[in-house]
Amino acid sequence: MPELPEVETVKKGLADFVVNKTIKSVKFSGKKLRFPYSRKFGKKILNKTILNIDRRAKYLLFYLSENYVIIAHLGMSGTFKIVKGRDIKKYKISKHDHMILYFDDGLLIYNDIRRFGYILLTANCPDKHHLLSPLGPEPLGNEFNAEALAETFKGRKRSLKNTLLDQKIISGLGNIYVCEALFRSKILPTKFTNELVRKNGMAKKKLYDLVESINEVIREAIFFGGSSLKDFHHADGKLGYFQNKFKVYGRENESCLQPGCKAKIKRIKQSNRSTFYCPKCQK
DNA sequence: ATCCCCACCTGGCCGC
DNA sequence: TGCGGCCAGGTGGGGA
Repeated sequence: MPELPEVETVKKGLADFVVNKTIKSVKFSGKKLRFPYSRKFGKKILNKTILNIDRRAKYLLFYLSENYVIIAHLGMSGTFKIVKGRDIKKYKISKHDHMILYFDDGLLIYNDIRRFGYILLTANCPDKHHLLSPLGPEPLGNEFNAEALAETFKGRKRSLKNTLLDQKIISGLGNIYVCEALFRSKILPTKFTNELVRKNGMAKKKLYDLVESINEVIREAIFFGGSSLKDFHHADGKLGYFQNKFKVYGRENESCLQPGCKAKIKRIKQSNRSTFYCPKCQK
């Protein structure tokens, strides 16, 4: 589910409350997430203090005292929730609450209906963890730019849609924001990567447009608190707003929102996942 | 090396 | 109301 803007939103929602809190107790549902918890997970984090929360791509990183780091991925349906004040006593654990951290004055709960997410414990530099080390650049970072992408794209014949979903090439994008970015840059999702690169290996203008659109859509989505579909909400239960800004995602057979365009948004399958685009605006 | 496909899950919705 | 089928924001791992 959650793509970079949603994970960023979760991070911001958690930071104020959980940073500097000490974990006094831990409870697990006992159900297996995508990866089972390491043995002694609960014991190891007991009495550790959360020093900071960060995000890398779609991962949340909880930096604890004594160099422990919790790596959390929300998969498709994972959410974090905070319970505090008088709500603590009346909180009823739901069957999809898989991990609960108890602080003196609150709870941090990981809930995940589909259990595609996972929570791991590592030490020191999480960037070196085998799940994080292959990740490509952040879309809002300096290393993500048209010339660097051209280097990766040249000579490779793979659809742009699938390539942009590949976390090794650029990290943090998912199905929604790839569709939206391609619409904004007026590029067909079925176009091949090498079509955006000149013979001399330099980026074509369209590739600059694409980079710009990715940047823009991610910034805007973060600004609006991400997109709330189905089960996604902020740590405080509030909803994001960006779903109201979708131009193509989830709009099959609806009219293109580009002024003057009368085309209907199409849905196709690429690698068995839905792609939405305007057949007239995107070339 | 590169790319595609499956599997992992629950639940909501639609048509019969 | 029930059942089958399809859909969903992701991705590691195995096979082509």
